Amino acid sequence: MALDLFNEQGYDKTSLREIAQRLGFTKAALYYHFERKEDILLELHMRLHSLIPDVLERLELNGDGSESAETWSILIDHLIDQVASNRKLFLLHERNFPAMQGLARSEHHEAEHEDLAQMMRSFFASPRIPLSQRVRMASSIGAVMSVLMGAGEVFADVPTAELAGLVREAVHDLLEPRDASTLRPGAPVG
Amino acid sequence: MALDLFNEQGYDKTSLREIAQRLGFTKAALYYHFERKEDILLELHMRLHSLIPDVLERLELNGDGSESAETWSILIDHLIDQVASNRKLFLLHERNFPAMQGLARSEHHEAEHEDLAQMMRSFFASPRIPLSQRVRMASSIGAVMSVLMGAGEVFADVPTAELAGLVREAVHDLLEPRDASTLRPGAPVG
DNA sequence: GTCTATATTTCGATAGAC
DNA sequence: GTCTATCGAAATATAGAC
Repeated sequence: MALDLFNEQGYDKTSLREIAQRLGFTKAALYYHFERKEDILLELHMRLHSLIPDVLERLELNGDGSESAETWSILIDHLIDQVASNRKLFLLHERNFPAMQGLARSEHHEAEHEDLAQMMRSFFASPRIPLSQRVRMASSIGAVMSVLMGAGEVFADVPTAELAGLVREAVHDLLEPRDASTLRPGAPVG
Repeated sequence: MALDLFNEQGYDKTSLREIAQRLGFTKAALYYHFERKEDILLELHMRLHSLIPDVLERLELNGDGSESAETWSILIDHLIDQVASNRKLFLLHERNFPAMQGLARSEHHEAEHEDLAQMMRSFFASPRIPLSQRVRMASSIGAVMSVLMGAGEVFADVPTAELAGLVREAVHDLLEPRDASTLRPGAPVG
């Protein structure tokens, strides 16, 4: 599988010959299925892209940001499940950032490549939600990725489900500040 | 600067010709300063490596893990400062994982390349500290990286110092669980 | 669909003059 | 220390038979 090779050696250092060999046939046969090497990466990218629902758009709907905190909580839980069960696909993106970025810039795949990261960026940029809370949201993503991605190496002996549960708890504490009163006046405290 | 090019396009897609051009001379001149292309990457790697003190070894010292929580807190604060003031160097590692990994495997640089990630791995693997707490420690690293790395794009308009402060607060809440009694019996709660 | 060539290009690295 | 010129290797991609 190309996915494994890309994760082990990186996209650039993986030749079509290697991919073909692992698949059981020769390099030339690959060109029957994919027009360019880039297209193999694109196929993998779209596979991940299709996993992420349009929950993000819900975050954009409310102008005051009142509901965003709870919506985000749902979103991050979805993310944890997805990362846990599609670790390799997420790993591909994290370990091959330059290659994925090159995909977006490619003259081919212009329209097809609607980027998730782009939506994230504009969301985090808008001042609808207090900055401190946006930082915590961004932190939660990093926390989930860091733990669940490194799972194969760092927490190799821990079952994925248990790990996912622990990150969920941790992220929950991260998302709800100690003195919640400063952020959501009237909310129950500790 | 090679560092910028590596961060923009990735190590593999950056040719020596490009690097030389940005530096003002030709490709061949580079070979007077570096024997191999790999050595340019190594130089950058060592630059980051020298920033990280041997605080990690302190974490290994106590067998019960009692002090680890506080030591970790210090460690993560150091990390926040370092990432904030050396963003590009950390970015290089995050965005060029396969290339950095190849560095470690290279026949040259065998002894010179003592890896930081290796130490982290063995630390997180040992059951001296409760798993839930180790997950929170790993989460804190991911959180710091996620926010401070993406700073250039996501939180572009926020001063780095302010951003660092906000992550520090967030990570602090992450590191001290809501019901601390389960982890550190006798510790003051709330 | 998969094969055996082969074309084409790019890149890392070297040789040797200045 | 930097140059021009070139080598050799490896990779993407194509042509055409089966």
